[in-house]
Amino acid sequence: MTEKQENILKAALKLFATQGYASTSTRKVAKEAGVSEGLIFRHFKNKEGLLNTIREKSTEAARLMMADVVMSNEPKEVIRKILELPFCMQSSEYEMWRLTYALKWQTDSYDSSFSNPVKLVLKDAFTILGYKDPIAEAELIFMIMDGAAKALLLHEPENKLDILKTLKSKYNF
Amino acid sequence: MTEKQENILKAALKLFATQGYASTSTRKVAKEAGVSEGLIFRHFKNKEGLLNTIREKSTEAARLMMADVVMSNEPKEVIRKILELPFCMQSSEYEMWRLTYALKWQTDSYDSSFSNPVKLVLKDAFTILGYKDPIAEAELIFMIMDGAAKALLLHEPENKLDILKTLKSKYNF
DNA sequence: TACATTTATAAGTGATTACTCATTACTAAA
DNA sequence: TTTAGTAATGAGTAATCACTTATAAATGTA
Repeated sequence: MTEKQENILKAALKLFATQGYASTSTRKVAKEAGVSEGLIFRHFKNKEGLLNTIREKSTEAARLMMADVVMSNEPKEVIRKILELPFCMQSSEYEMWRLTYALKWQTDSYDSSFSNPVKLVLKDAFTILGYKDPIAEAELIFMIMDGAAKALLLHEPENKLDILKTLKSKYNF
Repeated sequence: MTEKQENILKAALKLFATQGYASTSTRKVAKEAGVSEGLIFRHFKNKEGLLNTIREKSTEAARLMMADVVMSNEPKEVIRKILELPFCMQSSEYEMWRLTYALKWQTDSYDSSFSNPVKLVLKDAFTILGYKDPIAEAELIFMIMDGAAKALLLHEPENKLDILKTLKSKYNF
């Protein structure tokens, strides 16, 4: 991965995340990256290839986060970690997450490849803790995670720690 | 509002919601609506005008839903109605909501014009009910609403009523 | 140095874009 | 029926799109 390649990826992530994939031209990406437009196609084949390279990186980052949650032994710890996840997003990762979430509304392919394993672990955790409907509880947690991520990425409330505390109280933390 | 105008709006809503605004050409809209491309510009000035007309309709629909919630007297009823809101979306309205939510990730202008009044009412409700941090509670409810809407619009879980029941139990319903 | 391979550019390509405009079809009042 | 005004069309337009290609610069190897 040369320096120019990384410049292209960085520029593309920035522009895709802020202006949207479809309305970002490869010309804009090249200009932002400070390279010729042709270089994008040499290194990433086409515009979609550029997006896919970014997506693979994002998917790997998400997988790592989820893996840490799944590895917990205590059921309560699983739930706590999941709840904290969106509130722990680093601002340096905001562009990546913003693009990831925005793309979910564009491509209709719902990818459950690494949300399903986490849902299973959550279901087990809620079962052990004696919750009435563990499957619904697991689904609900994911809804809340997505809602929290959206709020934090799009308008960053100033009282995010209070909100996290309030959320945790619903699960008796 | 002539029949052809409504055809254009209907076609545009469908395509914008499923393929995204930027990647839907006015040519496609005209074809889907069964009219000439020029007619779009005669009636709606430009592509953005077409989008704005759709958005005004959506905003009005959202305002009506929110108004009903705000008019409730009982604090518990306010909270119950808000929680039920995303789960009561009619499938005939899915395209409209899908477009509304998708656009939030494209334009960075966060519109709080009709979420703020509802947050105020929610804050009052939680205050009356003796919750510790009513402001955070109000913010949290909005996060959950957004998360639920996203889940229902993008992959429609089959146990949505169970999820609603589980969610309500967090607020002692 | 000489050669081979890779990296990068700049100037293209045809296709598609949002949008315009001259012309025609339609509708309703006089 | 004539006239006027609006609805609708279809063939444009310049600009921009993703992408190609011929050529040059850089790099490593002998």
